[in-house]
Amino acid sequence: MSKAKHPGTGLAAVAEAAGVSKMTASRVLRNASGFSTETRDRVLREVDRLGYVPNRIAATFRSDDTSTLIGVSVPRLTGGLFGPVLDSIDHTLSRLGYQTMIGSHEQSVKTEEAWLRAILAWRPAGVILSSRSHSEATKKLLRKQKIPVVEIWNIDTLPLGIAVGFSHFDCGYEMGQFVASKGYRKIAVVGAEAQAAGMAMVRFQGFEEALKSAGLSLAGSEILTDRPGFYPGYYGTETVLSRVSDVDAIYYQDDAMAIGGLFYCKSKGLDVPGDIAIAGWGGMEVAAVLPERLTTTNVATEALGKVASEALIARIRGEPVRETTVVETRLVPGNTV
Amino acid sequence: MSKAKHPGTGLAAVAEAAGVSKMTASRVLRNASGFSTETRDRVLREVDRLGYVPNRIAATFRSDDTSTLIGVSVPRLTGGLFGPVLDSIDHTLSRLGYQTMIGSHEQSVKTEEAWLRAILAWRPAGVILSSRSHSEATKKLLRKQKIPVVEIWNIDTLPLGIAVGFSHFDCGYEMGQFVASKGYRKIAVVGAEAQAAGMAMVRFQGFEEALKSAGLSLAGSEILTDRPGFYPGYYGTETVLSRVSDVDAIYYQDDAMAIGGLFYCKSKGLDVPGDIAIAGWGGMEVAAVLPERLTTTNVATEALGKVASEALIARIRGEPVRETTVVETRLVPGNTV
DNA sequence: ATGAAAGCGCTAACAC
DNA sequence: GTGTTAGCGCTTTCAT
Repeated sequence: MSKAKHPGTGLAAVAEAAGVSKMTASRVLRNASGFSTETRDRVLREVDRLGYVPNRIAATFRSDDTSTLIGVSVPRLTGGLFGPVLDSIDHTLSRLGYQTMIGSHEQSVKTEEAWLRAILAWRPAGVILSSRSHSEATKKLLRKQKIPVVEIWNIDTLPLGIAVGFSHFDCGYEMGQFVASKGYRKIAVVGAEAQAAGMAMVRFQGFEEALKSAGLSLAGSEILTDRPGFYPGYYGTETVLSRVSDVDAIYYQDDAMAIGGLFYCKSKGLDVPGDIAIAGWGGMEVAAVLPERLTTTNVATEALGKVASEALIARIRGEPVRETTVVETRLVPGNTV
Repeated sequence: MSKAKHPGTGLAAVAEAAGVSKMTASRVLRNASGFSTETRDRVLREVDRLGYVPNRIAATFRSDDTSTLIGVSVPRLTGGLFGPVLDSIDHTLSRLGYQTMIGSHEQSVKTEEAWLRAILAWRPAGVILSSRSHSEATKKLLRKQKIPVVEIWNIDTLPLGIAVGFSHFDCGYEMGQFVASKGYRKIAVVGAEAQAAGMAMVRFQGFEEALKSAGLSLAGSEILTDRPGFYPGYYGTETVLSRVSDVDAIYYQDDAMAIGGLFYCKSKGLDVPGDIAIAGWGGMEVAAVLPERLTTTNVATEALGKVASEALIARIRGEPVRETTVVETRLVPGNTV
């Protein structure tokens, strides 16, 4: 490779063309102080004329507290509530001048660890994580690198740094109380977990706890080895109804599954909520396609992403940040319970 | 800042601990040749013991053809077909050892340009773009940086580099032929564009062209200033039916809008497809919630992301790559047309 | 307000 | 199989 990889391409070329030193050009570009208005104009004109693209690799290398890279890890990008959250994170971070490096860990702490290693090699300014738990190696890496961490999605577990989320247990508990209060007595849950247990299991625990408080117990539980979605909801409902007789209410892992269950019930001629009640979770956009209003719990996904991003940047900038922020979830009674 | 930013943290520390030179340690870590088995073991033991995290910033800086950063720009992360595509891209790239830096441009060439500037400063190994058009500055930047580019989503426009996608015009044309062949005569289109025109308008053009070939013309067209989704579909249908009498078929921008339209028609007591036919586009997962099988065009989103990623990496590695790859779209007749 | 020199952590090139 | 040297493009530090 030649000595100068991109001849006439760097800051030196701009500086020379503008008749100043690299240092002065650098100051202008970083909007630091220490240059006259005419110097600035001259430099910026050359930047434009030469099509200079700053090299953040070199800049970050020189002083690694200027990184504007943020690693964001989510279970997956599509199919759940993480899409809107990620969208919100990306918008907020990009507005604040940061770049997002995503990774999807598919509920595997090992995948998350591998991703984190790759990301840390880029010396990010901070990371946003969203798995329920982390490997020991992951925690050690984060501690060692002293990197700001925001954990999103749940606040039930002990946070590594800042936590922005809500209690999945409480979501389940609240729905359990609600369903029990409506007089249902033979109540089941239907979910789907492709890999390790996610937060849905915590919601189910909260749900069951509420039933117990109401003197009831869970009449059935069907957790498929699959990703949550319409079809697992459909078939999970079929299974649980064939195994347990007279089930009069089902709480689903999320709205997509609840919709699948709703269609199964209707296809069997069951009246909802007359014969059987259906409750979902998440307030997913897909529920809007129903003529029924699905009873569910709305999650403020956009606020979650925004608050998490802003908290991380504040921490990076050394501003005071609340350790834990709870974002809103709200049980929305529809006409399916 | 102190001289050594992270004392005992770099390659030098590992090398010293292992009793070799930095160079040898570097060779071991990059799995290059030129070290004995026992040297390797000794180095790796120290890497592990010291919790060494390689610094890709420095490595990429030294020789910027080793970058493993890929910039990926999409209109948005959620709400359309780009979620699955992005998911597929991220999986494929991460499997190949690359990191994804996303950006969403919201159909604005200016936003895309700003994102590109920020991303190019990181000297990515390549970029994947997905807007319909680009600003002149964007094209100039890409040319100047000589960076491998893959454009996804459409192949109707002249590509900057490699193109992986399909013809939206043909999608529309095919559906136009299909609807006309079923005997419908008063046919409208309903869409939604929040910002600049996206590819949906091209599908509508193809659709209209097919109608003309069948001796028909478009009876109505309603393009809302909104993002496509259930509600715009619902209200767009209401509007077009109130403006134009006896419409007997509607082609929608996507499945989400078609579902909204379907619910509007059913709420008004219209028989589908007896009184009015409904055709969507995209083969979106949300259509699975319907008892009807929506007539639509399936898009191979996963293949699209995979092929695009692999083509980009092949180009980066200097392997031969086809300039244009067409991924499958397939008209799937349901029972709504 | 401006510039000169040093050096961030790593790896290409070359020597041994 | 291993080590030495030089330098990537910036920014920090210190001088003027």
